[in-house]
Amino acid sequence: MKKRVLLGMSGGVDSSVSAILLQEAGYDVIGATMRLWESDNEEEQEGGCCSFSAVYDAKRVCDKLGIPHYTINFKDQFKKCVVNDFINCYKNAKTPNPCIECNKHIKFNLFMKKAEELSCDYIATGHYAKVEYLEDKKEYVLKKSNAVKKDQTYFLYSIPKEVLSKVIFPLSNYEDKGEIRQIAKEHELLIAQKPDSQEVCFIPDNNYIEFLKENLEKEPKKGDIILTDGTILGKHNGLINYTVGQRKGLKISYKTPLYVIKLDKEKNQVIVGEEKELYSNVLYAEELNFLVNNIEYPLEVNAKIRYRAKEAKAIIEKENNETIKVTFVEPQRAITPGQSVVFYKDDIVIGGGKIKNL
RNA sequence: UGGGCUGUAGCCAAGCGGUAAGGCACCAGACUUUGACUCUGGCAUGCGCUAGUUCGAAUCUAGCCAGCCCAG
Repeated sequence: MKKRVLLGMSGGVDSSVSAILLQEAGYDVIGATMRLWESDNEEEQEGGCCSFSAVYDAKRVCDKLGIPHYTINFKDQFKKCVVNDFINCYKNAKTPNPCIECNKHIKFNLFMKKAEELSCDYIATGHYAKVEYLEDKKEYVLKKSNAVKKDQTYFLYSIPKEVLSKVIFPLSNYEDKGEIRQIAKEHELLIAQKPDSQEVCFIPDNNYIEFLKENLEKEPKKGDIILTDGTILGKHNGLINYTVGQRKGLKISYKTPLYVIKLDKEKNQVIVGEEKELYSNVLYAEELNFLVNNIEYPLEVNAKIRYRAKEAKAIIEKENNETIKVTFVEPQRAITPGQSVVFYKDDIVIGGGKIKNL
């Protein structure tokens, strides 16, 4: 009896090649495209991860491979868990990371449940990540992809640990996206040349400011831009326009470049300063999720404070029941509330959490 | 009308006799399955205009022009 896999398909290169690889590995593959969002303006939907063209592309790949293709509607849940969180985050002067919420609630939770309904043994996605069973510890762990540059484990730390034993990442052993595209080409998939997606899937034109203005009840409030010493330097048009570490768009002349050091929600102020003021050794994180058993504090890890940050040595300790304190050996640049901190031990993802404050 | 101050790139601004800092904005690349973000590069043959002093002037001198302030 073949094992059955429900594969999440976005219509892109990665998930399409995943279908081929699973099929070649002898699985009974079912393709599924999640419908997550529909903008008011259908024309703007081109190329998004859940656009009509995405569904169409995915279906065509499935047809070619002779596997069934379903469309699953998660729009309501997506709005509730991902989009609303995104909006709330900005309301609280934080910088959200919707992909992490989506993986946590939708792709590795609801989608898993759907797979069970369809009597599937596994789910699969085209993420660049790896799951391994550790014999000695008797547990499944999430590991970094061999494709170092494309590794997406940062976005996956929040998924429920229980699903690890049922997740397959077919791309896990490839070292380069080029190889993936090559496979797509060899199989004459029309999407082989499709560009990588890199925008927030529910925001047309990547214009998140516009999106927020349409979705917030209140107009963003104007306020002061102040220097770390309190000097008022200018006005801002609402905190939603800023994130920690930001340089562009401040429209202030100063002797050195200025960066956003902090957003003060209470005072509705953007606090700016010089680059060196962006560095900090300590952060507090909440909404924790761990993907390995038996965490013992204090724990020495490599931690990443944003997707493109380098890993850095840090010690994590328990602060209270919901919060941990992360202390870095080297100060980190632009630690941003709302972003996630993810912990690694070599290639294994230990877990992570949301940055609460510094 | 008299007195004072100022005039450097689209904007802010340093320089005060030795051959135009810096920032904002803008443009181009790089990076990127969160961030209109970050990073890298570009951006005044010329310093209100005209003469003069000097080996050399944005810097000194004179005149003119423009703007601001204070007097009447």
